[in-house]
Amino acid sequence: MREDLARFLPLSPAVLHILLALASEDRHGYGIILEVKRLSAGRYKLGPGTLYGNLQKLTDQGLVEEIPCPEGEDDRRRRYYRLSDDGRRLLSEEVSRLDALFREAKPFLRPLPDGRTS
Amino acid sequence: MREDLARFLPLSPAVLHILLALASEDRHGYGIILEVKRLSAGRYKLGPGTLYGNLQKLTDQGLVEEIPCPEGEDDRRRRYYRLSDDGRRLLSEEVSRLDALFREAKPFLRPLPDGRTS
DNA sequence: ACATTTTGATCGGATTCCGATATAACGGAA
DNA sequence: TTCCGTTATATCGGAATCCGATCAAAATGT
Repeated sequence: MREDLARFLPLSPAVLHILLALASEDRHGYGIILEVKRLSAGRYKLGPGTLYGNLQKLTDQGLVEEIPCPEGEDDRRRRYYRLSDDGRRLLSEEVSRLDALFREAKPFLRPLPDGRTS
Repeated sequence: MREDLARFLPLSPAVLHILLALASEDRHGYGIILEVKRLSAGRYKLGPGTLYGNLQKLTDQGLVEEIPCPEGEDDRRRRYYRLSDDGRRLLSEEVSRLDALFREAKPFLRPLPDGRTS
């Protein structure tokens, strides 16, 4: 990771979820809320206050870019956002880091009800 | 996960790291700081203000328990902490949840410098 | 025309963060 | 036994963040 990206770490749960929701495709604000809900199976609820504040901050930081409305979309309320190269790099690094953390911790975690270890 | 444990979600980066550090063995406060530093390869720095405040909160919530000094230890400054059953259950569930999130996002993440995808 | 849903946005109290700082016990070296 | 660097816990308070409540407007459905 570029040296100067490290200053954004660690990612808050809100930022982590927002970036993850934007990883697969460009989305508008409300679409991010829905995707986060879907991704986390309803266990993490992203409210509007948390979303739009963070979206503004992430845009200022250059981790997310607002893009013009994609073709085929005509709802003029919607504002679309895209993960920037830096944002994707940062997210990749953070996921990698947490993944390594989890791998090390898993032997000490409780087996879940249906037998999964992770 | 027990229904009432969900109220502690989502875990802040600080809490997540503290619980992960306690997963492998009981530790005293400063030991947690060192273990977090080791686990995250220095990329997440846990300061005293963050640690002790959260430790107090986690103890109040019953996710972590203070335990008497293990035998073989005689430094009377040290206060030892252990992950409670609830704490381990909560951590397991959170790690599992994030793991699933990451799995879904990985195809869209940037390959890291040395070729890892995660 | 009307109600409902979707979408964006703001506000402010509550919570959390976290570096600076303080204090003291420990261990080793001189 | 004095000194000093490290270990260890703790508190304080400004700053940052969280996030539900609320509003407003556009879109959609009936």
